[in-house]
Amino acid sequence: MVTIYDIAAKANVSAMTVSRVINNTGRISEKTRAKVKRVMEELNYVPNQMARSLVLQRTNLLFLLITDITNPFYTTLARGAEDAAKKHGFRLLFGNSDENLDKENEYLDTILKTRVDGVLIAPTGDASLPHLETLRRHAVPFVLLDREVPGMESDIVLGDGKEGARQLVKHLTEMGHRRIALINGSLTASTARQRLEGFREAMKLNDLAYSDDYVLETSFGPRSDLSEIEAWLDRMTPAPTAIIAGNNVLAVEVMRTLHGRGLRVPDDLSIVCFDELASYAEIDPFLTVISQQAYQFGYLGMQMLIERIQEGEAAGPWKKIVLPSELLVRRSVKNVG
Amino acid sequence: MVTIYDIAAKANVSAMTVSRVINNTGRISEKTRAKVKRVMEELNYVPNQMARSLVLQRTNLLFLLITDITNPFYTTLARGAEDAAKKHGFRLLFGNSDENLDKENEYLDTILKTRVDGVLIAPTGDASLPHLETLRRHAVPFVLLDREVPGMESDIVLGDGKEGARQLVKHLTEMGHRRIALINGSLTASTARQRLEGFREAMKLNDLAYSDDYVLETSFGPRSDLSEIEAWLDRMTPAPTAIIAGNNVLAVEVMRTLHGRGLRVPDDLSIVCFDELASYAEIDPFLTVISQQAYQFGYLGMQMLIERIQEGEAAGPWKKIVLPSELLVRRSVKNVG
DNA sequence: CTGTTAGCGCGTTCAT
DNA sequence: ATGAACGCGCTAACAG
Repeated sequence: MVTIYDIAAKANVSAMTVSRVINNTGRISEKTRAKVKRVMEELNYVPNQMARSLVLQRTNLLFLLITDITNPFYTTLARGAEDAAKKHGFRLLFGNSDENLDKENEYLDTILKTRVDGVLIAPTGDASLPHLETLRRHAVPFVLLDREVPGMESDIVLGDGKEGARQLVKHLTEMGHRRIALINGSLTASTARQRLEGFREAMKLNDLAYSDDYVLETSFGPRSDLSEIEAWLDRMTPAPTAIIAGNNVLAVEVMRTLHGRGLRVPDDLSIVCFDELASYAEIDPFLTVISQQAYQFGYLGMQMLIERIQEGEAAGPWKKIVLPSELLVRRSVKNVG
Repeated sequence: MVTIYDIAAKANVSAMTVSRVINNTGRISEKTRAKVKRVMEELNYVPNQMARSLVLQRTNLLFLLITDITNPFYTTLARGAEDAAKKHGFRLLFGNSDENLDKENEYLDTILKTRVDGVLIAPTGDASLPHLETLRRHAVPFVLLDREVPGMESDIVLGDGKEGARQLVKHLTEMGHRRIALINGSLTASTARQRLEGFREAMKLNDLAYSDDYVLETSFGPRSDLSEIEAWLDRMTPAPTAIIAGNNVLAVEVMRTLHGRGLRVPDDLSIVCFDELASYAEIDPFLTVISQQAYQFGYLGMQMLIERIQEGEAAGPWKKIVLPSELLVRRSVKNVG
């Protein structure tokens, strides 16, 4: 491996001078600078980031941990995070916890060992608290994405799930629906709680009957087995005329189940959800959704993280960004008025 | 930061003993081992990966560079790569070149500086050759994904685009189509060349007229501006009855354009393509496609890479995996027979 | 403007 | 079974 000493020897200067040329620090005569640069090119020199990190005590590495890489919400978010990181000259390490606390824990280990400069994390849920405490204890700056974790203060980017749920219920009632069901992620995730709360409030506000039977708490992630959803659909009597899905994945799961039963959307049942589906939806958007600014979740979160890193940890109070969402009315709701 | 010296001091042993406990090397008495471990926990010790990498001359880091993170083909591939890397205890760094040679180059810089142990790369095209040569020159093991690069021998995972194109043309002719058009990625990508070649051959085989007007060469990536596609559609007279899209993104772009013109698929025009769309397609698969095993591209590629790394560079001849694809007939082709 | 010294945290080598 | 010395490649601090 070519080192600064090889360069130094060949250019008849000290290693320190080479280092200065590389980093543009100190004062170097144009002549030696040119000579050093020429030798570097000749030898195909590439600085060793590991060695730099060791002495500088920073890696220039950031970590993005999301919970579902197959979910377009998160890949779009990742894209935003990548762009922001790149803009500031940081490199991005990447992990996917699969809504699984153990996997999250494994990635935490990597994060700590790698001495990344900061972490952008969508926690699996409230149980992520110890993980976040570990980060805090090791003085690793982090920004939470999408989900709050009770007991942990930090910079955070959130959506307004409560308001979103209200809007969905309102829209459904305006379309004449009165028996509305909710399929939700685990209530250990703050987003699920928010959406449930907004749902309940709006149901009450509209004088609609609320029954626990009409709410299913499951996982936000994809599943191989639809039986839980099947059982839920069977359990609801009388059947709902509309279902609100806590996220895009759940909407797809429900539609798969309905499709298996030969039921059509929206003719037999209306469906709405949080978050957009993939780009396919652009062709001819079908699902009525609460659309969140996924790219901004990543971009702004990354920006906050980098600010926090650069200004030092004690850069002021925690910041909280709440991104508004938008109801996009499409064709998955039948007017039953 | 807690170091092995802190542990050593508190446990009344030398740093070397601590190192041995951490790495399970050498012989250590059970008693001291237990003591050291206890102190490590007390102090929340986490090994410094940078320091280890520096002395061990390996980082335990792998890099995956894809060309389009918004394309489900690549995210699924990424998922496969992640799983395989994790299984072997490697961490994964991640980048997205956006089908852009300059971005690819920037990531190459990161790759070199970071001293990753290996690279899994979907090159943007033939122009990536210098990048690959750089990797080779610096003795960084890599595996190519999806696209060949003339002039560079290496381990590689490919699909059979020629056969795929043949199957698509065959299917279309069986459905009565005779004016078939092709929208393709840049011919600087081997996949685009293969698909074009298969297309031409199959057209000839079926005695169908082949005209350059009916083939558009553009980018495999998403675009903001549909005018190129608009112009192409206008140019084709008589209009084709079916379009083959070189990948899923292009299929979506064409469908967006048609939708803008008030044309319906397949009533007014049939469409088929390479690669699945996102999970949304599962609900009610619409597009007839050549489905590739995206997950396997990543999983097997990563496996090859890790083998190459572990067995040393001179572990034998380059390996080439060609993954079969499958024609999935759905509802985007009209029978005009 | 340039060089020397020291040390970042760890593992290899050779002692003991 | 354990420790001391050294070096991985680089840069901060101080000399000159």
